[in-house]
Amino acid sequence: MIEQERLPPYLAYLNPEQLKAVLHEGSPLLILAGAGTGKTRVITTKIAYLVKERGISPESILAVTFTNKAAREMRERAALLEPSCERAVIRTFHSFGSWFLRRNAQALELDSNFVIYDDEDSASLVQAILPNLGKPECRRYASLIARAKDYGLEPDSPSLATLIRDDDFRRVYSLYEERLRATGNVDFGDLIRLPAKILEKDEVIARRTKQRFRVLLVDEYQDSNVAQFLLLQRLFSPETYLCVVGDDDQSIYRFRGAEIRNILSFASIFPGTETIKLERNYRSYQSILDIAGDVVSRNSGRLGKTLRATRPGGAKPQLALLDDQDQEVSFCARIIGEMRAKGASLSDIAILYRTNAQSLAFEKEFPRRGIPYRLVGALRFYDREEVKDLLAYLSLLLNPRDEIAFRRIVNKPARGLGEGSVESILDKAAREGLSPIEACRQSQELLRGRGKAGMEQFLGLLDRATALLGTMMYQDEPYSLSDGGKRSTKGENSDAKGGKAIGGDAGSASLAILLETIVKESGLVGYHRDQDEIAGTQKLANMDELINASSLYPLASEGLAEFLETIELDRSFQAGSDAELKDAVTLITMHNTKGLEFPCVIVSGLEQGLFPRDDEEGEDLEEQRRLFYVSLTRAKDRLYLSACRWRRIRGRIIETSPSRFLTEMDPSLYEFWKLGASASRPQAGSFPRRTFPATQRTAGSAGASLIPKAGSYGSRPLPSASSLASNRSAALTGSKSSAQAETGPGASPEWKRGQAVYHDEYGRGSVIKVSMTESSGSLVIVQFETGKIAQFFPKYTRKLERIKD
DNA sequence: TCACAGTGACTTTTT
DNA sequence: GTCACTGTGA
Repeated sequence: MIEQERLPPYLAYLNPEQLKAVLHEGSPLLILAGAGTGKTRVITTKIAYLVKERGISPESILAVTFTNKAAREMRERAALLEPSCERAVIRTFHSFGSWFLRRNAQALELDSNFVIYDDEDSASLVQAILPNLGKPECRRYASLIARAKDYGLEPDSPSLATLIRDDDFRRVYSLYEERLRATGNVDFGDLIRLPAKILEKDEVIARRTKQRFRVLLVDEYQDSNVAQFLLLQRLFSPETYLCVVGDDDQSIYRFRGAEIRNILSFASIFPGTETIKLERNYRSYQSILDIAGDVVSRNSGRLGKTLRATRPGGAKPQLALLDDQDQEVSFCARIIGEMRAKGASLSDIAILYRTNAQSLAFEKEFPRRGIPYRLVGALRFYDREEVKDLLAYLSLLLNPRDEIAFRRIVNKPARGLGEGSVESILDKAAREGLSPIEACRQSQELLRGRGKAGMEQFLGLLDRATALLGTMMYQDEPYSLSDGGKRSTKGENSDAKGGKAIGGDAGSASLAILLETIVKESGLVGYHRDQDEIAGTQKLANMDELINASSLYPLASEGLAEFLETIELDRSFQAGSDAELKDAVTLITMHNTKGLEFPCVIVSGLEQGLFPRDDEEGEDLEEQRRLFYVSLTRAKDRLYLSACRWRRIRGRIIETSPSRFLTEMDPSLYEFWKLGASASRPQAGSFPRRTFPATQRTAGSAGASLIPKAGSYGSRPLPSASSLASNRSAALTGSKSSAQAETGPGASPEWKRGQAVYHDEYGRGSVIKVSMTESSGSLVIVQFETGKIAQFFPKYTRKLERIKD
């Protein structure tokens, strides 16, 4: 053990628990790391420590995460501490699975040049098997299959029936597997399941692998699924040092097969496990952790942690109970305005919601109010039709057996190869054991007229593309992915053992040439240009974007393989430069915020029926509560919560009540959001204490007009949304109309130099400068009597009031 | 093969 | 309210 006072600097930064976790060795280790407790620092430091101080070779370390972003960060930070850590295998679970599978594919008689099918491809495969099924039904089966694979279940697993109660499922799953093997490709689930299978049945590979990886580190362990657990178990040997890091309170992916029991039972599955808790939170004020801790304490199945803030105090979170979504947007706009006025960057602010549909209200209104926003998630670049089309051409070049890619593009753009022709070609392929492409070459007699010409054109295109790629396109020679070094800026790990150099004399020619050729000669350009003109889409631009991305890879089949693998496994790429969006508010689903943090967080839509849904009970409810917990702990400085009494859901306006997560909360932990004192005179009156415990604290700001609607509201522990919101609506509506019509108190004509003002926080002052901005109305710079100078967009703040001298 | 209209469905989604 | 799927008709 290293003496405390002689710690190298990179260890000296750690707190005692973190240090203990880094120095720990021997038994399996479970690090329970709460939100914001420096989890990544511990893992990366541990990797560096093992290499630097313990003489572990970096190659023998395997660290797995769930997201590419996390993997990238871990890789970079470990390498910063110890450059040789670059040789450690730090990857996502799936990327590791793919890496392993390509190296050991022969153990399952699989080609190592497989392409990875995404969910949509899987659904298409089901569709190919069961042509009579509707598309939604195919998707359902595909997702059930994915779930079965998450649980490590095979078509013949006895327990399959307990997971999925559909009599046909076993048959569909079995057919799917057969058909998938025929394409030579794999799906996401296979990237976990198949490596586990190889390790189980091939002793030689298993021994070699266990000898290689002496250290296993797993991040976000609470979100691992059963299949991932099985893989881990098969990588584990008595000589392996196993360390998992996670937070049971942040397990939010149950619906995709994440098994919280993995972390809850870790210690009992791996005997001798030592558990270290990291509870010192460096991110949030104590006031935020208090409310988050209160929320999650209501869950039963927990290991139990209490976060302590290193930043004591902090403003109490504010809860805004509003009338409807329009008010919610106004509310957010006001918070944004206030933050802006305080000099915060818009990128410091995030608005969180449960479902993607909820972003719409913000998206519609923010541009009108001059608020730039950045929408996270939503429609992913690689899920777009035109991108998938182009990728399908590429997949087909790499693997001519790819039936799904073939179906997708053989007649796209239309070449006169209708459903009948395609099916007869695929029939022939199946009967004679040919790839679809080979079947095409041999089936020209089946076609005539337009179809015949179309087929010639199609095959001609593939031939030219193949020629461009150079050699050995259809040969079975195994290649090794990225062994020969990196060309990609995406930073895939290269195998430390090294491998043969990438062959071919591609010179500096890039893959972009191939993509351009395909796009032009296939007619995709014309096809999508038409669509662009009709629907105002960005399809051409998106294809350009993809071509652009491909230019980093060499024009060779290996380059193509690497390009596809990178894309298949890291789909986070967003088209369009984000430089212009640097200063923008983040709109994001609660799920997508995991691992992120923002100085200011607004959690919106906290209504019963929406979050949680009314049908969520038991384990589901606990998961939603964890999701709420995750959302709250994203906030560093300021936290706002909002709920609407009336919410438009699917075109219907529905009366709601506040989320049970709010009503069950300790009311002393938050404040009701109130307008600046300058905005409206608080009126007399208060809520009946019996029904509203928080009244005492907020009576001053609570309004007069308690509207006792529909009786049921009277007995709620929280006031109805309307009772509070009705006080606010005037002010909010006011701010809204001023924003839209430029006539309200915030409008520009009335702001002049020398105007005396009063500010809610800074007191009296005088305007020293007024300037106009295009999007946000006038910008007013004020010198206060305190000497402070601050700038405001009157449009966004009501804290600034004009007064007479 | 395509364009259109009518119907129904609708959480979350690291890979 | 929106979108995507489905079936119809040209």
